[in-house]
Formats: sequence, C-alpha cells, structure tokens
Amino acid sequence: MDYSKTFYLPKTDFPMKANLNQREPEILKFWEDINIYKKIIDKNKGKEKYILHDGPPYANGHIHLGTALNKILKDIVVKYKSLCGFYSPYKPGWDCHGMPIEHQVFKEMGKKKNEVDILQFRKKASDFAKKFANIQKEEFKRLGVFGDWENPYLTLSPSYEEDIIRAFGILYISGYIYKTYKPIYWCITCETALAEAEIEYYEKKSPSIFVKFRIIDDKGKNIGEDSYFLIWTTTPWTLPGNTGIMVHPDFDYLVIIDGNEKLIIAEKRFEEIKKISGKDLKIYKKYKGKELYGILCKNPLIERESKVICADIVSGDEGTGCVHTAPGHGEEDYYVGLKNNLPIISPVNEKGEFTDEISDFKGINVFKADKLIINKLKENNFLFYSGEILHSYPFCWRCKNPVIYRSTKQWFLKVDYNNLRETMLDEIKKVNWVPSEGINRISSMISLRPDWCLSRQRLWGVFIPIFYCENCGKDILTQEILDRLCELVRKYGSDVWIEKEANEILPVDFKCPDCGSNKFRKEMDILDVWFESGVSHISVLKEENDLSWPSDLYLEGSDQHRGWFQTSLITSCAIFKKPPYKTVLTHGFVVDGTGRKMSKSLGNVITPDEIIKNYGAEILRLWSIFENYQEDIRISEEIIKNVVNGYRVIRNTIRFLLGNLYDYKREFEIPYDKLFEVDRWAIEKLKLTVRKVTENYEKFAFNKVFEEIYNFCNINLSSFYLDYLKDRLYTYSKNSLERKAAQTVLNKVLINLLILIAPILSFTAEESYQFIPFEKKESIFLEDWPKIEQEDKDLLERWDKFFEIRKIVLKKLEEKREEKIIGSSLEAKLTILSDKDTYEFLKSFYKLNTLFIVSEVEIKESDKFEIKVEKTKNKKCQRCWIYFPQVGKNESFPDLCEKCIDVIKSDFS
RNA sequence: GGGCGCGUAGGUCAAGGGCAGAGCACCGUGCUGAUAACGCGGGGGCUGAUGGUUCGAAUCCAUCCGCGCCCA
Repeated sequence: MDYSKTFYLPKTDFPMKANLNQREPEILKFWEDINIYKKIIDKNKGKEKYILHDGPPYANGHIHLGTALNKILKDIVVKYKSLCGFYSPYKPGWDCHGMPIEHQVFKEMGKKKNEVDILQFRKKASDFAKKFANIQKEEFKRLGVFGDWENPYLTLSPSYEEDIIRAFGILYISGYIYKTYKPIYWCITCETALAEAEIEYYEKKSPSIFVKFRIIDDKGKNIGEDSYFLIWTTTPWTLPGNTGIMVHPDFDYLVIIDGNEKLIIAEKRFEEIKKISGKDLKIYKKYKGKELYGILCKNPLIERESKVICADIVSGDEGTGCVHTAPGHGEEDYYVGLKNNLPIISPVNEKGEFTDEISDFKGINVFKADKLIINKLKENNFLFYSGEILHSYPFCWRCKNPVIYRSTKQWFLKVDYNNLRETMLDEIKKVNWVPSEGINRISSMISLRPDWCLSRQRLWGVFIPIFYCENCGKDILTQEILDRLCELVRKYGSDVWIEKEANEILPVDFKCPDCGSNKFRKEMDILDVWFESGVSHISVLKEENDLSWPSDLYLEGSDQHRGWFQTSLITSCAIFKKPPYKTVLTHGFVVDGTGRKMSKSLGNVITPDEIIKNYGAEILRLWSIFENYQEDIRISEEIIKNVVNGYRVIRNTIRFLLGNLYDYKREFEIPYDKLFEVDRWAIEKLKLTVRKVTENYEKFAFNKVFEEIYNFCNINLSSFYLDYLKDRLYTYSKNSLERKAAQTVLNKVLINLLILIAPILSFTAEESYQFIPFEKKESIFLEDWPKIEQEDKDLLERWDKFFEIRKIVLKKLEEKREEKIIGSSLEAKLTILSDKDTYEFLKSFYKLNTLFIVSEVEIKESDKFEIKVEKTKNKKCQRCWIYFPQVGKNESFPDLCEKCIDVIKSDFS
C-alpha cells in the first residue's frame, strides 16, 4: 500500500535554489515600498542612540570590492544595533572635491588649469561628482545597504561648504593657522603648481658635480685649515638655496688629504670617489657623523652659512655621504630643514628665474644657470669634480618639460599650538581601537607628523577664506567677516568667493586693521580636501540631522589611520579637545587569491558587479565577513565557492524549518517543561548560539558570528536534531505532543536564526521571513534581538556525553554498512555493553533507538564497553520505516507498526 | 629604506612551550520522505625558511624570504 499521502512532509514555497540575482531586486523593491529604513528608525525613536559616522568615499568612479566591503560592514553594524533596539540612523556621504575629479574633468575638456573659466570648470566638476555620487548610491543600495539615501551628505553642498569655512575660520581665529614657505612641484613653462598626480617621470641628462663647502667654524673639532665638506648634486641651480649639509649620524666620516686641502666624506664613499676623481687621496682623520653636527660652512656661491646636520635618510650608496640640503627646493630637504631650523630659501620666481636675492644670476632661467654656476665654482676653486648623469626626473604631464621644486607661501595648521599634539596623544588612548594594533599606528603618526599644509593651488574645492590688504599685505579674517561669508556660502555655495569682489563680501567700509587701507584681495588657494572630510564630524553629526557628536563608531580601511581618522582627530581636538569617535574599527584590503593587491596591470581585478551578476549581492555580503576582515581579505573563485557552499547550508536549513511549520500556529506552542528532553537540548544549544553570536557581533567578529550560526545549523541541527526529528514530524499524529513539541522548537529556532543572520544575510532573512505562514511583523528587521538567556549547562554536559557514545555508534554502523550488512541505519539493532554508570546513563534516555536513528537498542551491564551492530530481525513498517516486532500482527494493516496504525485511524479515516 | 601588520591541510580558521584540530572542498559510501537536498566514514601537514633558547618549539628569540597598508 502507498502511504505517501498519509504523513506530514515539509511543505513550503520557499525555493531551494536561491536565484539571488533575480530575487534580490524584488526584495529591494519590497523594502523600498514599505520604506523599511524609516520604519526601523521610527521603531527605535527615543531609545539610546548608536551613531556610525560614514566616512565619505570619493565620488569619481564605480564602487570596487573595497568600497563594497566597507559599506557592507557598516551596514551589518547598523542593522545589528537597530535590531538590538538602538536608535541608529545612518547618513551616507560623499567626498566630492579634489584633484582626481579635477584631473578627470580637465581630461574630458582637453584643457589645463590656466586655460579654463573657473566657474564653468567648477560647474562641470560639480556635475561630475554628483553623477558619480548618484551612481555609487544605486550601487550601494543594490548591496542591500539601508540608510538615509534620500539625504546623504555631500562635501560640495553649500551647507557643508559653510561648515568647512566656519571650521577653518574658528581655527584661524584661535591661532592654529599660519603661513610659511614650502617647496612644491612647479612647472616653469606653464607657470603653475603641480600636484603629484600631474607629474610624469622620464630620463633626463643632468650635471653631476662634487662641490666643496669651506668650513668656517669646526666647533672645536680641530679638523684643520683649508678644510671642506664635499657634497654631490645634480641640480647646481639649487646651490644658492643651500642652507645645510646632511650627514648620517652613524656613518664614519673621513678627513682626506687632497693636495693642500682636506675634504670630508663618508668612509663608505671613499673608494668610489677616489675612482671617479682619479686622484691619490689619503686618509687623515676619522669622525662619527654625529660628531660633525653643528659645524658651519660657507655657501660657495653667496654669502650664507651652511650648517652640518644629522639625518638618517642619508644614503651610503651614492654621492659623498654629505648631502647638499636646500629646504626651499626639495621635500626631504624641507622636512629635515624644519627639524633643524634651517632657513627656507627659494630665490626663484614663477618663470623659473633667479630673483634679486641672487644678484649674480638675477633673471636667469635656473636650468640655464647650471652651466654658469659650474663655471663660477670652477673659477673660485670650489669644484672638485664635474660630470654628467642620466637619471629619472619629474616632468610636467602637460607640457612635458622638466619641473622644479619651488617654495611658495602655504597655509598650515600648527600641530604644536595650544598643546594640540599632546591632547591628541592623550585622547587617542581613550578611544577603543579595533583591532588594538591601530593605536600604535595612529600614535606614532601623530607624534611624528609635521604641521598640516592646508593650501592647494587648485580649482576644485573650497577657497581659503582669507583676505589680504592690498597695501600692507596683512592677512585678514575676523569673526564678523566669517559670519558674513558663511551666510553667503550657505546661500550661493563656495562659488560666491569667485563671483563676488572682496569688497562685496567684506563688511561695508571695512578697513585694514593695520594700515587702514580699504583695498583687499582674496586668497585664491583652496583647502586640502582632507580638511573637508576632516570636519565631517562637525558638519554631519548634528541634532538637526538626528545624529549626535561624538559618534560611536568610525569604520574604514586601515589606510585611514593616516587619512580620515587622523584629520578628523586634528580638527576635533583643536576645536573640542576630544576625538569625534569612541571606537575606530578598521578592515584590511581586498587582495587576490594569492594575496596580491588588485591592479589593472596585474589583470587580477574582480568587480562587485561580476559577483552580483554571477552569485548575488548576498554572496558578496557573506564574503565580506567570511574571512577575518581585520587582515587582508582574499577573493578567488575557490573562496567564492566556499562562501556559496556556506550560504546553501544556511538556506537549506531555513527551508527545512519553514517546510515543517506550514501548519503551525503560535498558540500551539508547548511550554518548555512539557518538551521532550532532546527538544530542550536543542533549545539550550540555540540559547548558547544566540549568546555566542551576540558576543561576537559586539566584538565586530563577524566571521565568528557566521561560524557559530553555521556550526549550529550544520552540526546541531542538520546532522542530528533535524535528522532525528523527521520521524516525529512526518509520522506522528498532526496534533500529537511529539509533533507539536518539535514544531515549537523549530519555530523558535527559525525566528531566532533569521534574526541572527539578518544583519549579514539580509536578503535571505527577509525572503524567508515572508514565507513564514503565520502571524508576524511586516519585516524581519522590525523584530527584536533575542534575549540572552543562560543555558542549562548540566543538560548540555549530559548530552555531550551522549554524543561521545553516539560517535562510536556511528562508526560501528558505518563498518557494518561497508560489510553490506545494513544500508539504512534503521536496519540495525544495537547492543551496548557497558559498566553500571553508563548503563544507567543510557537507560535514562527516552526512546534511545530514535536518538541513534536505529530500530532497536539493547543495553546491558558488563565489565567491558562494547557496541555491537547487527541486522534487526523485526519487520519494517511501511509508513515510518522503523522495524518493529509487532508489524504484521494487525490484520487490517499488516505492514504497519502500532503507532502508525493509530495515526492512520485518527488522522486519515 | 623606515613604521604597522600578516604567513598553520587545496581554501577559510583554531590551538600561544607538552600527541596540530574544526567545518568546507576532495575521495568513498548510504538513503531516495530536506533530493541540484540530507546522513555516515576516510585520506590529507617538515606550522614560509634558516639558526638559536629548552628535556621538549607551530608557540619564545634572531636573521632572512614572501604579501598588504602607510611613509620616504
């Protein structure tokens, strides 16, 4: 007889095959239709806040795996906190100004910086940034990220620009801002400052000269008369700007005899210099580099001292080991010069000609001056050797001419003003850095960082709000001016700085406080974009945005220790004396399957789009937390395959749970103490899982969250409990305690499971939630996080012992299966011989055979432990497939067991 | 070149001086009432390399190699 119509198989429309790429857009639409983000926010209104402040991605292209990873991690945190009942609004933002966009827009226009109408250009750049902010917005939404997408913050919006200007103004007025010389890349043909991105490197032939700097004060080192430091340079024209000579503190330096003269060079370079010059040089004395510190030399070209200083950037592989230092003409020279208080001299105008400062070469192009300088050095006997060299040199990306380092006045934020550096170093310690190594990184950076250069000679950004008196040159910004300007910017955007004359912005009849003049000009440099994002905490974390300062969490890639974490810390500590964050969480970088970074040239780039198309955003979400994201995160076909596998296990578990709840209703719930012991065990395991999962969410250890959930589904449910439960679910009477108790547990497991996975597997949690066939909330995201309950440790320990025995049983069963004695485990009869304790222990389990999924278990006391497996002699019940001695004894139902006969009679007649 | 990290099975992760482990993949197998599902069993490792400390090292120390981020 066919009994297939007489039992309760799982029934659900929740599909086994996820088909994520098709289904996700439907779920997104559902969320949009019910406005899920607002409903979550409304649900938690008035509760404790948890504010994750979004670091703005740069709006100049499509998202990549790194940006996707970052947004997904943020989304997981916000969803988790929201489910836990926190009021956790998420306001995404975009970084819209800056060089890369400027660069790309110039390219599109086919023009360069000084060929464009500024306002027209800025309009184009603005459109460009908005376009990509919108593209990225859609891409982020596609990932299932919830947030206030209708009201993001953009650094180019007038209100944000106003906040940038106000923040700068506050810092200026309180004394943090000053102006001084700093070398920058400069193209003397285009007469413009260049950014690093506008530099191309080519081979260039340059002079290579060794020059003698006469010692005028050896600080009592007794080096002797007619002594010189020998330096090497490939840019003779920078010699007039020389103010120092670097030596390595740990190198040995030799005083060598060259005729009547003595020369100082590094010992490491001695042989090489002897070879180059072809001279017979003799060693006279030896000094450690650090002993030479402070010796004064004379610049061989002009009347200026040159001081010997120590720096460990000095190379022992080229030159003389004594390095010509012109702080006005090089980045390294500049920083070393700052540290040692060397004057920064840059006697070169914007055309690349020497200024009045160098009377001998006034008006001469620096590159043309090289030859003249070499000749003059030779004439005056300061040239030791002269040759030529082919080396890599920076060129202008536009005109392809070699560029120079030229010092111009730049605006700075002083890090050592008002104890700012100490404040930051103190406050850093109060922040929770996750992982904890982050504190080392940011601390060492803060303790070493130089003043922050805030000005850029660019077009796409917010102008530095400073006026200059045309008469006396004084820089001017008062509270009154700042307030007026902020009002204008709020109304018209930062373009107003260009649109209006200085006098239209300044208060009526404003006069220079120093000289009384009424003529002013505006600063035309813009602010470093890092300053813009660095004040996001001021602009965004406001009451009017429903947010609050400081934020609970910043969550970005580990590169932001140098970037946003630091710039935000500076502005925040300068203005409020406190960091804008309580916790800083960092993640690593996405690399390929072999651990190498992704790049076009390596050809190993994988895009979020490919993953979404082939597998779905859900897989991307799961991948994001599948590995330990605090280190580098690898991605490869194989890894994605693993992720998909993990996903399938969860999905199938959910499907089985749903399928067995098709006829369940909440009022059927069986109270805990009426459940069978094995059901209580399942509940205790669930409690344990909920607790561990929650702990790991709290620690942001999302890969462990998944591991816990996965192991629960796989080891506790799939391998044991659900397999065992099939008999009770399928074959017992619809309203039996066996079935109802099982369903009670399954219902509890299902709803808890869905909540636990919802922050990560949002699509699947929602999709399956909608298949729950009885009364529920509108969305899984409106549920409450399960309460943490202490699990019953005694019960769990008792069952751990059971599982130890079960493991042996399973192995024995497999042996008999191999011997072809049994197939299905239900064909088996177990005999377990054991000591009294174990005997009593086993005896205490209800229907032990069903727990092992065998037909018969016989337990006996014995002095040895042994498990025997044989084929049962009973007959198989055709309905429940268990072998019973009673099968065949009933005439009406000769192929059924007693229980099944009862069920058929009660449920199907 | 410097700073901060990382390196354990094919991949993802555990073990932090005392027998190197888990689930996945793989192989074998059962079931055909979770079926592109589910169950059971199995093989797989010179713990990046080389030295050292120790009775004993994946673990502590040193050097090196490879990879990532930041800086020069």
